[in-house]
Parts: sequence; C-alpha cells; structure tokens
Amino acid sequence: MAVSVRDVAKKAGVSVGTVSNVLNHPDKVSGKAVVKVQAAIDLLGFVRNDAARQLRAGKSRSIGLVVLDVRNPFFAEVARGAEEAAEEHGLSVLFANSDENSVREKNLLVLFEEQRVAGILVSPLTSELKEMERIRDRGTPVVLVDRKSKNKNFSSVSVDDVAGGFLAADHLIQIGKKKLMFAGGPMEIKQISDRLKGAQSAADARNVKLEVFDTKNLTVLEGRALAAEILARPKESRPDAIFAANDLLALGIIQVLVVAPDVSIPKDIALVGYDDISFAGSALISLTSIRQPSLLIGAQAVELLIQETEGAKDFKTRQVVFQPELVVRDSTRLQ
Amino acid sequence: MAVSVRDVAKKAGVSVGTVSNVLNHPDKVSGKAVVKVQAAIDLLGFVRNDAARQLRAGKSRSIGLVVLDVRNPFFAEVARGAEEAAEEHGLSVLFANSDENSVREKNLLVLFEEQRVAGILVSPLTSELKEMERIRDRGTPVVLVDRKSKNKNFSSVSVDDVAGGFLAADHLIQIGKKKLMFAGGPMEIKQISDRLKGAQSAADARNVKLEVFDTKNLTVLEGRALAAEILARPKESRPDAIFAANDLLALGIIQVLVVAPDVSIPKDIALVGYDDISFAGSALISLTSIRQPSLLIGAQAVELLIQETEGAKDFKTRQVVFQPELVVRDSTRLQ
DNA sequence: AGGTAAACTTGAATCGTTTCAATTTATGTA
DNA sequence: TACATAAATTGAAACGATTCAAGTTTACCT
Repeated sequence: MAVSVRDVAKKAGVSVGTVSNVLNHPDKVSGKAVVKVQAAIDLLGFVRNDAARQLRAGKSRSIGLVVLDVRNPFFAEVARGAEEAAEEHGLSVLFANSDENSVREKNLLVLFEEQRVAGILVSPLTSELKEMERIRDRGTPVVLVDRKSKNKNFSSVSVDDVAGGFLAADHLIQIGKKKLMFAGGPMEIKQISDRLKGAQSAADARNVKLEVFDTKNLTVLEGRALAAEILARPKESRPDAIFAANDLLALGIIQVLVVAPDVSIPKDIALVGYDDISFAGSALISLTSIRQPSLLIGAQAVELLIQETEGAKDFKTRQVVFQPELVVRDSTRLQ
Repeated sequence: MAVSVRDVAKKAGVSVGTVSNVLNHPDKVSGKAVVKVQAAIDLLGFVRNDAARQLRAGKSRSIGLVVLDVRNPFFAEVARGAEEAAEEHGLSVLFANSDENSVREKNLLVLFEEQRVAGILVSPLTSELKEMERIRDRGTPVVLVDRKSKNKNFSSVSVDDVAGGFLAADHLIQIGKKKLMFAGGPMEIKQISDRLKGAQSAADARNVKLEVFDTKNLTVLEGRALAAEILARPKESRPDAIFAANDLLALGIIQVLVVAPDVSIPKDIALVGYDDISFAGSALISLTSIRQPSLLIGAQAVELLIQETEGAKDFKTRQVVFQPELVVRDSTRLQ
C-alpha cells in the first residue's frame, strides 16, 4: 500500500541514496536524476514518512506550545506571535490546550517530549513542575510563557503581573473607589495570585478595603455567575469597583450588571479587566484593561527557545519581563 | 545521550522484548519484571521515542485540524469540540492555522500527511483542492469542516451558509431597511460567497438593493477600515443596513460607527454579524448574529472521521448540514 | 519424579529514511 | 590517449520501538 523511497528508486532506476538526495540535497545530484526521480514520485504518489525522517534525525522540526486556554484570545495572540517567529526559523508550532487542568498539562508535556520536539513553550498551571525540570535536564529546552522563572531555572517570558495588579487597583482608588473587589481564581495559578498581590499592595498603601472573590475559572460564564451573586447582595455590601483577573471574566460581569436596574457602570461599580483582548474595546461598556504585549510574548519565547537550542555549554537562561500598561476606557471613566 | 529500550533492558537485566511488553502489554509480563523494568526506566530517565513507535505502527494517534484563523473565536470553539470528541477515542488533536493563505494551507496538509496522522479535518480556503483528493486517495481520511462537499467526494460538516445569509438579509428587510450592504471577502472563500448568495436571493425576492463591499479579510481591523470608508460617503449614499460576513468584522464596524456623531445604530445603520461568538452579546451595541453550533461542528467532524477510518469497503461519505439560527439583539432592534 | 500445559522471556527482523565511505562515471589537461 | 580530479551514484548501516515465532521456566497434577 504505502510507497517508500525504495519503490521510487526502483521505478526511477536509481538507488535509494539518490532518491534521498533529490529530496534533500538536489544540488548534489544530476539534472537527469532529478527529473527521473520526480517523475517516479509523481507517478507513484510517494509521500515522505516523517516518523522515519525524525527517527533518523533524532529531532523534529516542530515546537510544542501548551496554553492554559485556547478560547482566551490572549493566548490565541501569543500563539500567533510564536508561529510567526518560528516560521522564520523554519519551524512549525503545534498548539495544545491544558485547559487549566494539571493532568492534561502533564500529559501534553510528556506527549511533546516523546515526539522529540525541538522545544516546548509552556504557560504553566502552577509552580515549576518537577516534570518540566526533568524534561529540560534530559535535553529538551523548555521556556516558560507568561510566567517568570523564580530561580532562573528556566528561560521565561512574562509580564510583571504584580505591577499589573497594582496598576489596576491603584487606578480604581485614584478615581475615588473605596470598596474594591478582586475577582479571579483558582489561586494556584501564579499569574492570578500575582495580580491579586499587586492589587493588595495598592489597597494596603492607600488603606482601602479589598475583598477577594475566588472563582473556579476565568470565563465569560463564570463572570456572569459572579455578577449575579453580587446583585443578590444588599446594596450597601456590594463593592464599588471590581478588578477582574482577565477580560473574559470582566466581560461576563458587564453583561449582567449592565441590565441591572439599580447599578450603573462605572458610577456604582467600576470595572477593570486584564489582557486587553481585542474585544475589550468593543464591549457594551468599553472595558478598562491591563494590556500585555501578547504577540511579542510569543515571538520572544521562540527566540529564547532557539537561543537555548543553539546555546553553548555556558548557556545562561534569560528571564524577559515586559511591563504591562493601563488602558483606560468607559468602564472606569467617571462623570 | 539518549536512553533507549536497549539501555533499559541491559540495566534491568531483561530483554528488549520484555521492556516493550512492560510498556505496552503489562498483563503479559510477570510482576517481578515490571518492577525491575520500571526501576530501570526511572533511574535512567527513559523516554519513549514516538517517531520510532510510529514508524513501526505506521499510524499516529493524532488528528490534524487546519482552520482558517486561530484568532477567530468561532474556530477556537470548533477546535474545542473536536478535541473533546477526539479525547474520547484516545486521539489528540493538533491545531494549525492556514491564515486564509492557500500556500500555507497546502503546506499544512502535506505536513500532516507526512506525519501519517489518523486523519485531517480541514476548513478549506477555496474549492475542494486536488491536493485533498490525492491525500484522501492515498489513504488518509479527510473531512471538510464548515464546508459542504459538493460532489459527495468527502465527508463534511457544515452549516447552510446560503440559508444563514438569507436569514440575515431577510431580517434586515423585515425591519424596514431598503439599502443593504454585504461586507466580506475574499469571495474565493466559499462560506463567504454562500452567505452573499443567500443575502442576494433575499434582496431579489423583496426587490431591495444589495451593495457588495469586498474586503481583504474578516478581522476587526478590516471592519474599522470599512466603517471609515462608509462614513466618508455623503449621507444619502450610505447603506441603511450592513450584513457582515462574520462577527469580528461586524464588531470592528460597530467600534467606528458608534462614535460617529451623525450615525445611530440601528436607526441609521442596522447591523448583522455571523458566527455568534461569545463576544457578540457583550458588544458595545449587542450584535444580532447568525448562530452556528460550533462545538457540535467540531465534535461531529471527528465522528465522521472515525467512521471513515473504521469504514468498510462499502464506506459512503456523509454530508452533515446544520441549520443556522438568527439571534436578534440591539444592533437590529428598532424603536 | 515425570509429564504437560500455561506463563513468561528472548532476540532477530521490521518499519522508511538519511548518511557516508566506497565506487563509478564524467570532465579537463598535458 | 592517458591521467588526475571532480562529480555523481551506490547500498549497507543506523536510528529505536514493536512484534512474534521459538525457546525457557514455572506450576500443577498424577
């Protein structure tokens, strides 16, 4: 059934070595041979077997990318950035989705290592997994994405989430809010707890209360549920500002609050999101958010990965940290 | 450097066959052997080489998915649906992005075929590529996603785009609009031309004008540019309703129109999108859209793929067509 | 103790490509 | 024409996991 180089060689009347050279080093082969071999390939419908190539080569031409959530446009942008950078180096990117599930995350890491990918980019769920260290130590470069490596164990590309959290909360305080709420979870995800930490320190500095509302995940649906819970409270115990740990959550909150008769955004409740996804600007009430350079994060991660691949003995990991940026829109624009 | 089954076998004092059995058929092996081999594996840090496995097996446990645009949440949902269905069959899904570029599309198809994936799901750019037929004929099942196979050449899962286009335009006419515009492109993409065709037939049936505005792609940015062009026109030659070929485009249009002083949505210009992505409901002015069952599309496609894989000699392709649904929101709610 | 069936282990052969040392053919020069 | 050198071609070996027929051990029964 399957056509191999051997079949092509026989049909073309040359050796397998020549067929391989036509495929990989056409310059080392006479024009005549190229023509004959090409004809045989077309005739027989030969398709290279990538498994065999890789087995021989010992390495694949792909890099693996594990993200927390495919449906979050922020990660779609990161992926796109990675894809573009990888393409320049002749690599392709395979996406996969841990879905904020540590079992899936581990399975995917193992899958990629077994595939002998050129390297793995991972936006890790919790702390630096033992598994990742093991993988790295066995020779597959691992770069953390959207997450800083604490002990410089890994190269990483991240955004200063503590600073982002501070920016968000401080902005809410600046516009006069006094009863802040941080909404997000699960707290095991470092990005989220860092944003909280930043918000907390802003609140502490200004002596403002900060209520923490722990959520199961960061989806539009969860945001709606959360907003419903807030509306169920008596008016005086509601927050007057919410900092949501990402834009999806914030958009869900807006959807519900905006139809509530006794709440006006931002007067009664102001709202800040995180990520500045492209839909934030076109939300019902346009959403103030913390912008992260998503495309750049993906591209930079690939660059670090490649440096590590080519790295000499004395290779040092690098931790790149981008600064987030506050983008003010209607959801916090009083008056 | 790399640890192979042979090394494990030597360390454990057994044969390679036994190591392989511990890995793949633990029931065929004594408890003692399992323990010894496991110890050796842990000690040496052995990692299976997937390329070698696949070479031997001749098939991979992955299915490839080629979508038009990773950044479109509609496709993210489709991917998620496919992922869930695939997982139930012990398969994993590899995403890739043709980015509405036919060269990339072809490269990805070739890449997947060379990887000997269990099958390919593809949301094709234009008509049924020769390449796809060739791939299918050589033995890799190919299922079309979001696109019906005309000549029953392929199994396919699609939504009736002509019906969707009709729904959209007819709705606009029903609410009293007379100067419709269809915005979208490139027209080579069948989904888009079908939506236009449906809209055209609705317009013809009611004797209403339909202007066609051909766009380069279907992004938020393109929508903004388009809206700017419309605003540049004298008021009397602007359309009074726009049917955008997808929600991203529509959201871009809204962003610009909503800040224009002399346009009110939906009074002066009403707007319908397509896909009903989860952000449509939370847009600045919530967006009327045509809903497609995205998760279901992905899942169904995987099922068809598996049927084809297991299919007997007399296997017949199946074309599943879902009906789209109009979701009315503020962007077309007059009064 | 002997016999037999069942349970387990072995290791050579295999998958399809690439590589590279050895060999053949072509090209140029005196 | 002979010789040196460059260019092209050859085919066996290697990559690493899995399979399976053949061989070995164990378990059980009389």
